[in-house]
Amino acid sequence: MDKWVLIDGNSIIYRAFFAMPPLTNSAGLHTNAVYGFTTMLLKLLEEEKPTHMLVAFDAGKTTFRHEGYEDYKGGREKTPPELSEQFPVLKELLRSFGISQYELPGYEADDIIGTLSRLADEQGVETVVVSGDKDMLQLASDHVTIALTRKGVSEVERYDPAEIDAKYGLKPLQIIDLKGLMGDTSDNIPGIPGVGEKTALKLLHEFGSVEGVLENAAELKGKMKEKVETHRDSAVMSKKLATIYREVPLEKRTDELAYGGYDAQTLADNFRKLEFKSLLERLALPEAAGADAAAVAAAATYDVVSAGELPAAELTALLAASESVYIEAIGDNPHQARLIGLAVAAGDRIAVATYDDLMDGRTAAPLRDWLADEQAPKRGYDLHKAELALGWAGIPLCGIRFDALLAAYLLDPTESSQTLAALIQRFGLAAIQTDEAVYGKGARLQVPAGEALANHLAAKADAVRRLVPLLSAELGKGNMTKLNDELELPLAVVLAGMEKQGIQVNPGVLEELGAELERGIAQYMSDIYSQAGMEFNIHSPKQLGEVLFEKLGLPVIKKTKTGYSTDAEVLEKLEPYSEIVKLILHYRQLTKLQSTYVEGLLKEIRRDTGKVHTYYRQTIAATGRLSSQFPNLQNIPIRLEEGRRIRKAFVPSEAGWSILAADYSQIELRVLAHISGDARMKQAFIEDTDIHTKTAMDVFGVTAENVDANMRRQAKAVNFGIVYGISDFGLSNNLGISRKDAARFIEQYFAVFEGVRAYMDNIVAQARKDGYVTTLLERRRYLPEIKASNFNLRSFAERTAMNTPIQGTAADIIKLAMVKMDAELRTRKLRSRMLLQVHDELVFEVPADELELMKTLVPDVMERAIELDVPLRADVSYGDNWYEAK
DNA sequence: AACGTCACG
DNA sequence: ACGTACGTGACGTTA
Repeated sequence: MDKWVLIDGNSIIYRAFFAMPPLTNSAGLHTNAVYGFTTMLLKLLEEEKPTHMLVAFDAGKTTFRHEGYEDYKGGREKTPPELSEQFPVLKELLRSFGISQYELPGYEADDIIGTLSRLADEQGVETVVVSGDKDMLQLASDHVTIALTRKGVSEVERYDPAEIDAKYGLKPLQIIDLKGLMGDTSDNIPGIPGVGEKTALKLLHEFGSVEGVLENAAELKGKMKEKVETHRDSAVMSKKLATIYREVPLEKRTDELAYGGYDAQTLADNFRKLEFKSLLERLALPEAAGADAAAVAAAATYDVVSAGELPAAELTALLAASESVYIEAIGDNPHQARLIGLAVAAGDRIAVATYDDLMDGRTAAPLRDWLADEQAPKRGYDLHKAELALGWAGIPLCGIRFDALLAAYLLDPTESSQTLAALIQRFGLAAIQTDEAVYGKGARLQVPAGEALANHLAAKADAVRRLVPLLSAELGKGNMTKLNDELELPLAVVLAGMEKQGIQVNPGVLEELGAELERGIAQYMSDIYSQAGMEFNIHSPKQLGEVLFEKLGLPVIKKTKTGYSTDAEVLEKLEPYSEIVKLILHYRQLTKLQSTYVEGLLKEIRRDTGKVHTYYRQTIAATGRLSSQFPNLQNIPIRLEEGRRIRKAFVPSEAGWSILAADYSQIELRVLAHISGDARMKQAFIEDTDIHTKTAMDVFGVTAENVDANMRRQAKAVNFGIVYGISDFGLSNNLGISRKDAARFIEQYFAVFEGVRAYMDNIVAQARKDGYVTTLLERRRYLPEIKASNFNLRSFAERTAMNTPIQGTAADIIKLAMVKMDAELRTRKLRSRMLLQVHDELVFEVPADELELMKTLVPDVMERAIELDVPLRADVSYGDNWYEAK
């Protein structure tokens, strides 16, 4: 049985372009649309297993459609150059896939596909037409199904005549009439102005076709009648334009469409050129042209020596002359990572030490002495993780002077892959093998012995050595040397100290809470089942959706890409309809606490010490914030009392000590006042007034006494919106008001806070000009999408341009405070310990005799971390546990 | 592995 | 007309 797949090339490449984030290979060639197209192709090949395949393209600028209507597809934005350059790339890639392609001057891709699908119908060949264009639905028949892209490109929705009927109540050919009536702005097809999809469908259900509507125009009433009569010609012409021409004189025989599979070598070459690594892997194609270990080693210009085989004096000399070090620890959680060994590069020699070399024998002492020597500089990669992995093996690491991972993060904090192999590629250096290639992954993780391991570690140390000067130079160009040397690098050491210290968690408190939750959960579960009249998995959004929206018939508020949405926002709207909704909300609340915070946290407690040791990641957040993992201690509940009780489990690790917490008050808005220079906002903070109340006063034009709770709440939401990069849509959603009202609010706000408005305008303009935004300490974030022609991408980038300097500067400030606080604790020889950071809050454990001092020292250091045009304020509290420190 | 959901600032 | 508030991580389900 033959199976044809016909692809509307232009439509799909456009979709792919706008759906995918920007992507370039190291030569600067844009590849995102080709990438998206390719993922879709692979999925089609896999799912459809076509015997024949064709990608049709539009040829040239004008088609027969322009003869009757010059403005056809007029007013379209020009194809962005980032996309145009991908057409030839795609065509070449299709050739290496062995997929036929076709274009014919004067015709569009739809006409070619229309003609082929007619042939398919005549011959009874099962066919799938793939496009992003709804017009294609007119081609659906018993043999031809239409696959329309949904979000993105690889997701498609299939339509046969029955589904079109179900969705629109139309026969496939009536899609043309639909277009004739409603038009299509993207193709500049006018239709009947004022008639949208709803009206058009209503008319068609009644009269069947454009002609039917026109004939019966007399039956229509009022405005509608007028509209139809004045635009008769437009409707007829629009219908004609929307009609796919199915008699194209094809110069291609259908047997030329036969698909016989791709040639792995050619395809692999092409993928490599485009740097589609994940696709190489997906098709199990060789990653580098002949990139076996031998080829990689051949590029090496160094000698690998085993530390154990080196005479003691030589080893010491090599360490003293070290230019770079690579310390290997396998595992995501550095507190549990398996220490593998290290490699030190000096001149053209690289010494490799295994785990055993580090742990005992002749080499252990000199290696450990060197690692612990503050005066012996270490330039490495991810030394924060290394410090922890070594630390748990009882080996201190000191003298950290440069970290390639940190530097790479500062240079581009949004880059998803900061692995050494990726970095090397970005800087055009000779490739090294990926960790996955050497160690495998998942269940097949296997660390090779002997030479293979030594070579890999050596290659990494060599990679670091070559990267250090390049990264340093780039940091210099970006004015980030100081940020790197004086903030991020010292902070990495401070963080490692906090993480090693850990925080005591009382399992008894959690277990008791867990037992209580268990009872509540069981009760809610049985109540939910009886309300539903059946048992089902409440955790499954799919099953829950079926129960709520099909069995119980509640109204559908929102859909996700896979089905009904059942999130809290939706459920709150459904509360009036059924009692089950509230039960589900409570059930969700309790199970969240139970699984994530009671059970999850209990699992992370070290049996021997009773502590949890989070891992702060310094190179993840695009704004410069930290993130926290294993466990995440930056999202412990606080907003609701039930969850807040979790904090009672976080206690001091020594008897008689206290937990002390200090948090910045309104740090982001203070930062905004500073960087925008808005006089009114600065004044508010200088006078230390309640900023939300002050905002309400100014926006609503009332005195302090006349600001009611609701006004303050709205002002607060506006302030949040300002920090996030405001939009009327976002604010209206948040406040549950109309978009118009939200827009009015924003306008009123900007009328008062003129400096803030100027800042928002300027920062977006600056991002457009420079391609990036910066924080007060010169942290940088690139925003390539600020120039996107796609509205969504561009708007997102604009909001990010507004938000990142604010959130990022706040992150800079608390990081500064942490480094300074750590220094204070040391120089004053205090026993108090800094344990946690939660974005605007620092948590300490403090012995009784230091409590009085710390109560003033911590906020002092935080408030003086940096001098702004407005004062910073930090509030302190303390107690027997984190809950009490409020 | 991706998705939906929900915890935090 | 388009459809999102900014930044994260963990869990359970489903494919």
